[in-house]
Amino acid sequence: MAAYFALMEVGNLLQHAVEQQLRDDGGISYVQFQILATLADEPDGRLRMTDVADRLVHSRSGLTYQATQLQKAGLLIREPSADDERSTVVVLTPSGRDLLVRVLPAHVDVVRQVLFEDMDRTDVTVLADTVGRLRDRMRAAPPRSARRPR
Amino acid sequence: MAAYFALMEVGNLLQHAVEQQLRDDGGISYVQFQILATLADEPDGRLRMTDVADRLVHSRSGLTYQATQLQKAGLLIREPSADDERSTVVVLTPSGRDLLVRVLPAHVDVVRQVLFEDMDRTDVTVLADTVGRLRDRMRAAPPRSARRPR
DNA sequence: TATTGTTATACTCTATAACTATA
DNA sequence: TATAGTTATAGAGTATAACAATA
Repeated sequence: MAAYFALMEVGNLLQHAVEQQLRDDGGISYVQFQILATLADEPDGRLRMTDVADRLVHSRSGLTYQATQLQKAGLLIREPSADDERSTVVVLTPSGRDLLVRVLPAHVDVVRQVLFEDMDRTDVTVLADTVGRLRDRMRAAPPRSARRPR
Repeated sequence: MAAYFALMEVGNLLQHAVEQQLRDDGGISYVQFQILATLADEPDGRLRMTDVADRLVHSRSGLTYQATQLQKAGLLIREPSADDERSTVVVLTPSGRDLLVRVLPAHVDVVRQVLFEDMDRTDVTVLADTVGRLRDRMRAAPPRSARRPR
């Protein structure tokens, strides 16, 4: 339980710190940053709405809201899918990519300062390893958007 | 950065899981659980408002809101401080303590399932150690409520 | 019938600024 | 002058349920 409580507190403190940086430097929230970063991580910068929602543990309606905000800001566009006419594909725009590039250096700095300041290399390796395996396993759990209503 | 992203994702997934459990079993949010747990952690179950706000990285007005909710629910009371008449002290009620006791077993179960399922003892120890030191250092940073307005 | 996405809606929460009272 | 706490307010975000369109 000590590990759990510490993990939650560290996560929250870190989120507060990066949230402020992202707001100041890019005018976006952490969730919006996650959406952009998730898209940027794809080879072609495009994903289906539902796939984004699943990765970020969001309801689909919540993602629709955020996608609308990001589209208004010109950071992504939505277009119909070619293979499945029910689907909408979200595509990162050049501005969206620019914003990420512009915001990332300071973002990395904040993370370094807040999280890694006093950690040595082995600590970081161990943390990355442990927490990376955790994430992979947790991702395997049934996705959020697939949950049946009660 | 891999460690950072994984840490954030694990934290968010975990928070979603426990939040649902707390809502279902106790009718409280995670923040409210944190407030109650913070008080229960004190020998006499009492703390000043500002001290609670600092520990939980909250604005004071945000804590006022949550304290009002919890007081309405009968889980804590607020009373004037004896030594400093500016201060308000928050005190856990018996119902508040009962709720924690009632909610905690299932809470521990969720954490065990979601977080520790496939981790062996050394993994847990290492994680607790790393993340515990991190928290201690991050706590040493200047508190949230002390930030001067721009 | 199941899945994808949006909309309408209602609610929770958070922070900023202004204010009161005490140190 | 600084600190403790509250209030008023406004905004951001979230989810549930109902819906339309497609598989």
